[in-house]
Amino acid sequence: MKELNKDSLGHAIYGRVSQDLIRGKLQPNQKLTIRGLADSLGTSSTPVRDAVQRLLQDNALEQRSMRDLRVPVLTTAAYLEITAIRTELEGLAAAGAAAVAQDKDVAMLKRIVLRNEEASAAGKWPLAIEMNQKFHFALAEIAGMPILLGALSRLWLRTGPLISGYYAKTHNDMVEQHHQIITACETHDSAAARAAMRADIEKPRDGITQYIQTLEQN
Amino acid sequence: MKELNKDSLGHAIYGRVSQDLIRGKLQPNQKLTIRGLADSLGTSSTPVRDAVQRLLQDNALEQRSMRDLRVPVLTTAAYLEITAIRTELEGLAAAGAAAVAQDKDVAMLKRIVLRNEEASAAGKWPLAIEMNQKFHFALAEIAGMPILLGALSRLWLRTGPLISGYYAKTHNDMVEQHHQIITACETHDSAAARAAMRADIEKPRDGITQYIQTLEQN
DNA sequence: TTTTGATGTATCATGCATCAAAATTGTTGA
DNA sequence: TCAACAATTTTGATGCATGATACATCAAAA
Repeated sequence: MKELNKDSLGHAIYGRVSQDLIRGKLQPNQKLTIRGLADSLGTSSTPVRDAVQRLLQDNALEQRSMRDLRVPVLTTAAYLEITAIRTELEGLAAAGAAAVAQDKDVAMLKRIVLRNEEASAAGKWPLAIEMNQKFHFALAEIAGMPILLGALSRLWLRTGPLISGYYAKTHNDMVEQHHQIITACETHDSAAARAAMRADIEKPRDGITQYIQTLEQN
Repeated sequence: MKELNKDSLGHAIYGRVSQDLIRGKLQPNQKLTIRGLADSLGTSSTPVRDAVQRLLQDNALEQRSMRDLRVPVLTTAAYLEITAIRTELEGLAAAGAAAVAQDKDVAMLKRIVLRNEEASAAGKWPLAIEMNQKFHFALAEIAGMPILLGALSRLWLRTGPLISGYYAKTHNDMVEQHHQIITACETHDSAAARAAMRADIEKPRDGITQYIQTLEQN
């Protein structure tokens, strides 16, 4: 494992585990132990406890029983609920971004989409997924809604392990609606941005629910 | 202080501090220390650390610098953003609840509103506020959206200290739109439920923003 | 099938080193 | 002499490590 340089050990460990969750290094249903993490990171259990408490708080980890800490498996119902919530939240963010977007904001969005397309073309799916997330988060930033951004982060963290597995299997397009959203930002058309965002979120829905079904088979 | 009986000490302390935040026992900008909490609760610092990590994670507390832990003050911008988010989220919950509400669900809602009105009539504002929150959360439960309920809890926790102060000063009606929402649940009219919820959230908005202004004066 | 024991892990208490801010002291200029 | 400011000490709280205790879990024995 690499070094942990950050504000505090606890925060560093939180960031590390979060990334592992999104990158797919930690699989759903995988069991973790505080001592195990502490040993593998070369620290004691205390800062790991801090990080785990935070991760438990946003349901990025779950403790099924007292000494059973693991990566939660997202049920179909949970995924659909998150999708419904994201539709509202990210629709609001997209509408807000379209209302206030400056030229530099649009330029940033275009840059992110470009890097997404490049990563997809090169088959670098983890990077493509990261750019996809960056695009969605950027809209909340442009809209000037940090609290919304925080809520979104937590939702994406919960779907992270699932999504990474899905796009690793089926290499789907992620940027189709992104161009529409950018156009809506340029023309300050909030309604169009909201509609495009809704479409973007709902597009992979059926595919992912089917993917969840296949996971539940084994 | 009372006893702490729960799953674990950390959870108990989290619940305790959350309640103090919502009940207004902890004022905005009030400084806290881990050791102080531990002493006043009769525990050591470790479980308090756990609770504080969780509270920091959902921004119910903030650490302005390394050794400066305090109750955050909600700016006008933050309050307005939370209101906008709640409009979307609770609108979704109300619509979902209206779609699937059974007789027993409607009965529960009516019971909550009744207790709210009784508390208001008796001048028991903390209880009235609690019933108001209970009503909003109940809709998410009826809609079968636990994840949305979790997101909502965090948002309410952030506005808690402010709201308790506001309603302690200006004793306003809280149930006006609640009756409309209940009617919408009875007739399974999702659109009406959503609209009534939106009105319910936006009604006190201007009063609260003014209240924030007065707080910033001193 | 029930009981018992071993093993591993979590929760919590405690102690120490560190570090930041407050308090105190010392210094300088008018 | 006094006020203002800089340097230094003191206070106090955190981050982290470590150790004690208790509790699940699982397997072996009764």
